[in-house]
Amino acid sequence: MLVPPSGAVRNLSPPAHDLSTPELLGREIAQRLEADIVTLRIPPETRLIEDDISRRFGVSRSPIREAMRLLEADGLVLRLPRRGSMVAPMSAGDFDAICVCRAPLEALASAGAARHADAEAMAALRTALTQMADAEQRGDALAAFTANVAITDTLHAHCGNPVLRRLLSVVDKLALRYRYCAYRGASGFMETAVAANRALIAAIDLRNDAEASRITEDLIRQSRLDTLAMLQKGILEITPLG
Amino acid sequence: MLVPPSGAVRNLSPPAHDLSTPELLGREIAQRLEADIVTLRIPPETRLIEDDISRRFGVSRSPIREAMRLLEADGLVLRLPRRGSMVAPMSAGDFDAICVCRAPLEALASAGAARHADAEAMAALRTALTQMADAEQRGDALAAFTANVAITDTLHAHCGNPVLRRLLSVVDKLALRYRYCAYRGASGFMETAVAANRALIAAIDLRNDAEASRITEDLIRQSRLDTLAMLQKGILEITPLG
DNA sequence: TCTTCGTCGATTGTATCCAATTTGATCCGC
DNA sequence: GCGGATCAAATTGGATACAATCGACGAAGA
Repeated sequence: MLVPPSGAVRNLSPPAHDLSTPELLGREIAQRLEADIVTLRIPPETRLIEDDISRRFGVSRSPIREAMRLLEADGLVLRLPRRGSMVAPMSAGDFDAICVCRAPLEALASAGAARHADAEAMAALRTALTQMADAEQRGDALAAFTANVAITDTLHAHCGNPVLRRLLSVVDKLALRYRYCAYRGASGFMETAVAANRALIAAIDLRNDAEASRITEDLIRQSRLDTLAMLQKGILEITPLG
Repeated sequence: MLVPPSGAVRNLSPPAHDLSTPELLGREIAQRLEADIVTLRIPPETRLIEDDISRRFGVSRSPIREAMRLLEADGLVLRLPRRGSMVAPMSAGDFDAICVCRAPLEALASAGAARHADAEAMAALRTALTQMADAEQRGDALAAFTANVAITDTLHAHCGNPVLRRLLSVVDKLALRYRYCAYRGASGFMETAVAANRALIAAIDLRNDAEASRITEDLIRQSRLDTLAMLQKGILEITPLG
């Protein structure tokens, strides 16, 4: 139980801690851990021992526990009552379940953004789209992924529905690891993603909410199929599950 | 500081604490507070001061903080960085946003339940439906509400999608206060709700997932309109917002 | 009288200490 | 040799103490 596949947690961040503006230690640490989890620097099923992490960040266990609870709320770590925490496993089934939920929610968000996006938001969308296309051209998967995340974040921020934003923040964090895999895994994937995002942003620009909704659902459905295929072909090195 | 509009927090649990099986204090306390928030015994916008609550439950602040974080994750309380927590406000706009998100998710859950529900689940659904109908007959709003919650909880538990369950647990907790209001507010509401739930359960029994999905969406759309009307007519005594 | 600054009380954030529980291993008996 | 009970180490949960921060109140100056 809770097999630490590799002392992975140790590989992140220099032993020191430069929490420059620790607005709140717990949030800060949660964000850092989240980034490491999403990019698989901390692989799924890694045990997270509070005392360990607290030493690594040079703080006490209190903010660590806060961070763990935040990550648990996001679904990125699992916490068993007195047995500790571990990074949530990944599986094809989990990804499928995420996509099923993401499809209608992201569609709602795109439709909302088509109705509510202002000039500033549109500018941000176009900028991110350009960055994504450029990254795709030069085959920079990480940059394309980052730009794509920026697009979806902007959409969520302007969907005009706070509850939807909250739900999307949950399901989207769950999806992030898989999206990261997809971008790293296959280059053909990026091409279609760029095209779909371009069409989506065009629809939003025209205030065509129905079209934006439709494109988004298609996009998620397609990326689901692609990513599942990749997962099954074993292209993505996800640690095998028990 | 701590404006108890009506010593509301004090009305729960005898001053002592009989946490009989405190599997985990934080969860236990979160559940109690959640129940009080949902039933408006702790009204919206009530400030929740950790030290206060800790004294009330006879425990230290540590588990209280855990509880607050859980409630924050559920969206029932708002936590500002160094300024404390308060019960999330209620508003017609918030309710509307909740319904928009609930509709597709509950529809997915009903469809999933139509595919996955076993005999035991069906029995639970029928039992709850009977209780709901009985409660409606004798005008017992609280019992009808409770039975309805049991129905939706059973549906969620058997939707076959863990991610969907997680999302529904979030949005449903947000919706719970408004649903409670709706049942207390108008009796005509209960009648249609019973009929719709009966049709829904029949569809699930027939494994007709499309029909179950459709009924659920209609049900939420209708209850949204009804509840909004009630809210606007001021029937429901929601504390006015700032 | 209005504005601004400083101080104080209230409350949360962080650190540390102790208790409870789980896990794994060792030892004994069969 | 194997299974079950017992004990020790590791780790989390809870309590308490201390520090940091925010908001309000009040005084001083323009």
